[in-house]
Amino acid sequence: MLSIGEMSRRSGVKVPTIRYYEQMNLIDAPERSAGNQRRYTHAALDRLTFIRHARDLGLSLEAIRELVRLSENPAMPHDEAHRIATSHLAAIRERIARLKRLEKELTRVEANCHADQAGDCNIMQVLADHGRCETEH
Amino acid sequence: MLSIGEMSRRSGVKVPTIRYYEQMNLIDAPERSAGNQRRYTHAALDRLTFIRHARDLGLSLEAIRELVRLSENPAMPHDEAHRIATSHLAAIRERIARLKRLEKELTRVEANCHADQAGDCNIMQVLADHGRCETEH
DNA sequence: TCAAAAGCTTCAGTCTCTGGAGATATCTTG
DNA sequence: CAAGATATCTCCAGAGACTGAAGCTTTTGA
Ligand SMILES: [Zn+2]
Ligand SMILES: [Zn+2]
Ligand SMILES: [Zn+2]
Ligand SMILES: [Zn+2]
Repeated sequence: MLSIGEMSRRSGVKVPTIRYYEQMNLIDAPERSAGNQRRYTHAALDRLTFIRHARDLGLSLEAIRELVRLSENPAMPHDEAHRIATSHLAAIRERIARLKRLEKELTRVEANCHADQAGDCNIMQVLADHGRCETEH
Repeated sequence: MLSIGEMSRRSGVKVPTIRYYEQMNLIDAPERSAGNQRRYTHAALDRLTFIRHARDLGLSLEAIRELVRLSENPAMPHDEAHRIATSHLAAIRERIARLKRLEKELTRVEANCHADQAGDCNIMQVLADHGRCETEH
């Protein structure tokens, strides 16, 4: 059996976060020692590692909750896993697109400033008036 | 003088958010009507519009707070505005880079699945084991 | 055996809002 | 001018995903 500190070291998830996941019902409440400390199985470590990796890939806890449920029923069709992955991918692509627009706009704005004072600074003027932007964002 | 609803309609910032900005000292507490309702000047509307646009460009309220301070002292050098813009740009570029790595990994993982059941689904297997990933992320 | 390390619970804070409850104010229409 | 509709007021809680501290108890290992 593993203590919560062991779990943390092996999974890379911080101790308070593990307790938080338990509270959010992402992981099962484990057994306790005689002195009320958490004692985990290796299966619980695998679960936590799975969650950690999914978080690293940017999935929400809500999405992970569904994936965890799926991973417990390996006989189920994997459609739902793909649905989750696809919609996450779409969200990522949207965020990339938005950030690229912002990057472009900000780069242009900054390059176009030849002022001495804040009052004439192109950045300040663009911020005050979206009409000076070249793109929507 | 403008009511808070007018301010909201004209700036696109929701009413509770305007009150929140006041609480966070991003905008000054306005005058009040006889019945204790907020009454704003057109200068306050300009300020709010500035904040809104900066938010749309992804700046944090902390960064905006500094920009607002700058915009009140138009005689100051604009170095600080550029420092803020540059560091924001760097953050945007980092986020783009990270999201692109995620996109690549997820696209590859999903395309490589030819399973029938969740137990064999490539997505689930990759999530369980980062060793199956091709990139760090 | 006894101190250090690790664990426990509970609460508060992060950031940027957003929404609701219940009371009051203002505006519109008859 | 009165009634009814709309807007606003304050205060509080919740979202997501944690993170940290306070103050106490348990476990570990020299
Ligand atoms: Zn400038
Ligand atoms: Zn703009
Ligand atoms: Zn699959
Ligand atoms: Zn990975």
